Amino acid sequence: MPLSAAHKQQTRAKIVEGARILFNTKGFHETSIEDIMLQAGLTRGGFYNHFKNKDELYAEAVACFLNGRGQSWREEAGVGSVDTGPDTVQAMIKSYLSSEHLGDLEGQCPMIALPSDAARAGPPVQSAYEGLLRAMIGLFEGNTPKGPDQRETALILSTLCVGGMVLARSVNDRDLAEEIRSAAFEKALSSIKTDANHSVP
Amino acid sequence: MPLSAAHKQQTRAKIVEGARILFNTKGFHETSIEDIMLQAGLTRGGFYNHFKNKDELYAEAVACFLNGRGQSWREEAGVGSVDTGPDTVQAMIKSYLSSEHLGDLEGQCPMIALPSDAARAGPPVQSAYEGLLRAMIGLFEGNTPKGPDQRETALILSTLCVGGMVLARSVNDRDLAEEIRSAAFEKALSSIKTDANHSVP
DNA sequence: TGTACATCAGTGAACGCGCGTTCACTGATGTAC
DNA sequence: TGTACATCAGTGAACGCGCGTTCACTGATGTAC
Repeated sequence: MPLSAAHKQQTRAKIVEGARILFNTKGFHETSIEDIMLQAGLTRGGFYNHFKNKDELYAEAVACFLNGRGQSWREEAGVGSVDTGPDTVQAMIKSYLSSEHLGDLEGQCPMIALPSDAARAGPPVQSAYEGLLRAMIGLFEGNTPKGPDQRETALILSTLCVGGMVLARSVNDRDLAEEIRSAAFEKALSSIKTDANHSVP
Repeated sequence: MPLSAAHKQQTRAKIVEGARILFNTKGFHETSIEDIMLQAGLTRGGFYNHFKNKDELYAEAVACFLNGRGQSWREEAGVGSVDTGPDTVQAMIKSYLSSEHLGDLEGQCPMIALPSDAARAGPPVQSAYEGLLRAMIGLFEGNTPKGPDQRETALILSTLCVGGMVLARSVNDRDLAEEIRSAAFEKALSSIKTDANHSVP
């Protein structure tokens, strides 16, 4: 055998991670395969030893985020453990709708960075993207006090988190962006409180 | 003189209107200048008699929406008249977060169609986009009952409207999309009621 | 232990295509006389 | 009213560039004997 399989997997992971950052900062169309490979310390041609095409890589990059930060969200949220609840939801909101996240182009959630690309992308990208959103909704839903509004609240929190950040990102004016983020943040927090009261009347 | 100035303006308007629809349905990068000119019944080369480049056209297309449907929003909202108020806000929400708007790729608001393109576009596009958002926020703010939360409510309503639609659009699953739209819709409606109660205690 | 060999990740030149943009030209329009 | 002319919206061929993708090749690696 030539090089170890672990080595190949490691290279692949390096490409995916670099690509995720480039897609996040520069956008999908503005990032070329050469950019991605140079970022990983390789040359253009080797790309196709690892991926079928650019779309497949993008899908993988989204999945990479889900298994990276997404995973740490799940751990923070204590999925699987018993003491989950509104506190973890509050922590997620505080993290997602933070000023830091708004300024963190590299590390941000791909749902914020590339919503319109995802909306028009091919099936693999679509399903990766949808998986990420479902994970978020599931996390919110699983940690919201039981009640009839549980699902709706999870959907609203997701909308405020992702939608608020997308909107804030789309304007040039820093003050307006911050105003939007802050408003979404406050509303999200008050939504879990309101709905908690609702479910324990 | 050759052809009338009015004729040129008419052609220009036809290009902009067609481009707006193409950008909305296919996306910015996926729409070529040839596509746009053919749509207007012209040929590629003539484009530069009307626009400096593709970016300028995109900015114009956003502005075109603002002066088209955006204008009719303002009229519906009765800007300038005295009897404005929560009813018109409610009407705007009902229209923006409707199933029809979710399905209307051609006629939809550009903020839904191309948020990530706008976030990375040049200054003319940015400012056109920002103008549209400010118009929406202004309309909500101007028709919300006076109170300390007036501005915040307008920002939240904008986030729910645009963010909810962006999120719904980004998933393939129709049911989930509809669920998101519907949740945002209900939340937006309840937000104006809640805040109205707040301001008239 | 040492040597010949097979594998395949990575290289970098080349291909082909599409697209934004340019440009010399055309021909319909409206004006000047 | 009629004719010569100037203008310029629109044409379509051509250019140039970047990018996704292909491909023949290389050379480091690990195995076989």
